[in-house]
Amino acid sequence: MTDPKDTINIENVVASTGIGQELDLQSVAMDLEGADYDPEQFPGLVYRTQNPKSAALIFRSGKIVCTGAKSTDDVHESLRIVFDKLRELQIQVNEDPEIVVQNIVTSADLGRNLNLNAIAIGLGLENIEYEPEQFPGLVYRLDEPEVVALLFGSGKLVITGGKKPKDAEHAVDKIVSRLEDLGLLE
Amino acid sequence: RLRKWQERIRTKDAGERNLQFALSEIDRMASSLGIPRSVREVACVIYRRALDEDLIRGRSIEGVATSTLYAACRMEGIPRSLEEVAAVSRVERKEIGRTYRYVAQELSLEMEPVDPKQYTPRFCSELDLSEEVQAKATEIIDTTTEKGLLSGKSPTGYAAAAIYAASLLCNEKKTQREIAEVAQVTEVTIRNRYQEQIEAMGI
DNA sequence: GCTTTAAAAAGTAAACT
DNA sequence: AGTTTACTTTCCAAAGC
Repeated sequence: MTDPKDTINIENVVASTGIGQELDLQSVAMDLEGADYDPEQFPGLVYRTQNPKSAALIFRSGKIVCTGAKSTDDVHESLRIVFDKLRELQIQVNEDPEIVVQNIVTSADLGRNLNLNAIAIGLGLENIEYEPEQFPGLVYRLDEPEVVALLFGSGKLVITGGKKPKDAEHAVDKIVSRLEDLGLLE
Repeated sequence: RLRKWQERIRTKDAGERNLQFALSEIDRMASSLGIPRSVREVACVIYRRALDEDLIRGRSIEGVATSTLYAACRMEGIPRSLEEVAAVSRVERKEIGRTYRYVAQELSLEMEPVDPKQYTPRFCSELDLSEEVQAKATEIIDTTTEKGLLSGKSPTGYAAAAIYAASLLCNEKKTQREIAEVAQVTEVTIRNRYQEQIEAMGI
């Protein structure tokens, strides 16, 4: 049987950073091609990179949030592109500002169908939220690692809230062993 | 000192008025949904617990009152869908669902998922279908659930499809449109669930 | 709390063909 | 009857209302 850990795929990485300098977003919006800036709606300027694909939110304080990257390497690469674009606008940006990964979203596959009703009752109604009238996934909050998993009837799952790729692996191991203990994975 | 005392009375009076409003709203919504008095009382008890635990702060009274009625119906085994309670509430469905989840979590209501079978007596009755159809629908729900078809599916859509299939099998056909109206789901959902169910039943 | 951004899972709804 | 698009849930940072 294939190890469910081998099916883990990173779908989105969110990271924050900053250039330690205040920005005039109005002029950045004018000079930066493809920038979306509507301060009435949201205080951040949106800048999208194509390769790798991501969306950067640039704030007046100089802080930046990058989302949509498929790996931690891609986040760094996307932000490198953003930093270079700012430098082209004569804005001072250090060689490599600190980048902090804030959230990683992964998908995985347990390889068997799940009886979500049995899991909701078996794992105990206290850490579980399963309301199929509102959403088809069962919400399972883990303490260690501190992540949230969404389990589906197909056996596919989504793990979010982790800060490092290993968190998802540990979460999958815990979920598998807990379901096995309860005889709900067979 | 006097001012503090007056303030306390004022807040107490306001709280009392808010509680009366919430309880009368629960009563009004329950009446228009034809929910028995015993269930309204359960809803009122949950509302008072939510008030004691200070869960109303930052939320609308009407939203908590509606969620509480939704929860009480489930606890008493005669669920109303969020669609149905939203129809008599001035709070939108999404808000009611969110508030219900919050209240259920905070009060440790430990609600089990709704069993689609709990909808069949009411839906069949509203559709003027016989006991035979109701029994057949129940059988379809049980059999297909054992085969793992229920996971992730909405209980109302699941029940609606089983009733549609049962009405065909018992020669008391109701159209998808008629059933969709009663169950508050779309015909597309009935078709999708129906196809899976009859296949699993080997029909 | 809300606003915006991204992404997956699977179900359902609305609007069409 | 079936398809397309859009929305539901989870996570997180940012600044400001």
